[in-house]
Amino acid sequence: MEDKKTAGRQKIPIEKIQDETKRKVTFSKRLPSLYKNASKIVRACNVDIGIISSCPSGRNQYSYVHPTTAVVIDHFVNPTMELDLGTRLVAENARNIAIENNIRLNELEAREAAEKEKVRSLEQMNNARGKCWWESIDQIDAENLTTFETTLNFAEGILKDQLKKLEIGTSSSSEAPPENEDN
Amino acid sequence: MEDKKTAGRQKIPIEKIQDETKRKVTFSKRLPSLYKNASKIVRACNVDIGIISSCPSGRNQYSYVHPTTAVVIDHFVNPTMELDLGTRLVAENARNIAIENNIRLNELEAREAAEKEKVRSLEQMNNARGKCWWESIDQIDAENLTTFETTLNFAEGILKDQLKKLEIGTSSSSEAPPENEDN
DNA sequence: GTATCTATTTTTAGAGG
DNA sequence: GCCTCTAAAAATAGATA
Repeated sequence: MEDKKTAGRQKIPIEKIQDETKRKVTFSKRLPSLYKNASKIVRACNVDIGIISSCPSGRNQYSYVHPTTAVVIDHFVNPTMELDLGTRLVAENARNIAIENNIRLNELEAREAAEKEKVRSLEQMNNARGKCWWESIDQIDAENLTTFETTLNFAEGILKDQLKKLEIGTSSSSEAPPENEDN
Repeated sequence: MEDKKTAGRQKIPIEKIQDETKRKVTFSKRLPSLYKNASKIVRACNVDIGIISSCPSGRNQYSYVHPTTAVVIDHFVNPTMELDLGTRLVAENARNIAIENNIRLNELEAREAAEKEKVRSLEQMNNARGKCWWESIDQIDAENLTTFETTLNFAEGILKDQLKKLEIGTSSSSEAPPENEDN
């Protein structure tokens, strides 16, 4: 019936992408995805994970670390060395923050999903009736309307920002190594 | 008509899996998947990536590193320090091996996919005709039969082993840190 | 513990803002 | 460069061997 709007995900061979722009686009799409995946494993399986990556254009480094660099890297470099008390305390604190944040994160995700669904069904209503969105508002009860408007108008941006930061950064992720700020 | 054979992938909340067995099963399913994903980014985007992870049961470490530990970790720990000639040569060598292996890996994957398809269509034939598999052999020409049998009987195991090793280990992945062998 | 299977969820290539 | 959208590709929970 209708034309397909996009071709959907295409299958591409696993090999160096020759076009530099494409390669960078792919990288900046896939690396956050890798971090997100690692973050899920951390949260689900109660393990520590550290990821370090160069970026395709140069010597910058990106990283994702849970709970702290010291625990992941130092312990990898010298696994037999016991971590000192300070390091362990900092790590423990990072873990606790991560657990707290995980609860908040799931709440935020649920809220965002609910908002999306609300918007979606609102739009559907409008499409079905050929009305403008403000004409459909009376179809939502007062409480929901308040939530909807408030969130949509004032909170959505902040919500999203927080979400994104938490999603990856419960632990710690950066675009450059700690000691190095030149770009 | 027919009953569904499995429930398919289920949606599960992102939170610590309380059941220890489940947690370990999930971990051992998801970590290789993370490495595989990293490996794809390395191959497609021409970057270096290192991943270090603890395992849920104890202090063992798992890792995936491309091209070498030195490049990824040392450079992260001390990004301003220039790597010495030896380190750079070893890294360059590892990179070259990774490129060569990528070609082989893609060949192997293609072969494995072809074999799977052959088996699948063979089984389909059998199902359609209600025959045993050996009765269908005459439907394959001699050359293909040889390939099929040879591969199936003698090479498939080796093929798979190589595949698995290459898939992750083009660069280097391990279940324990280099210096530490106690288990 | 590991491997396979399948239905479902999740990711993502490509195109357009 | 970044975000959004869509449909197709890829990953994976649960069950089973």
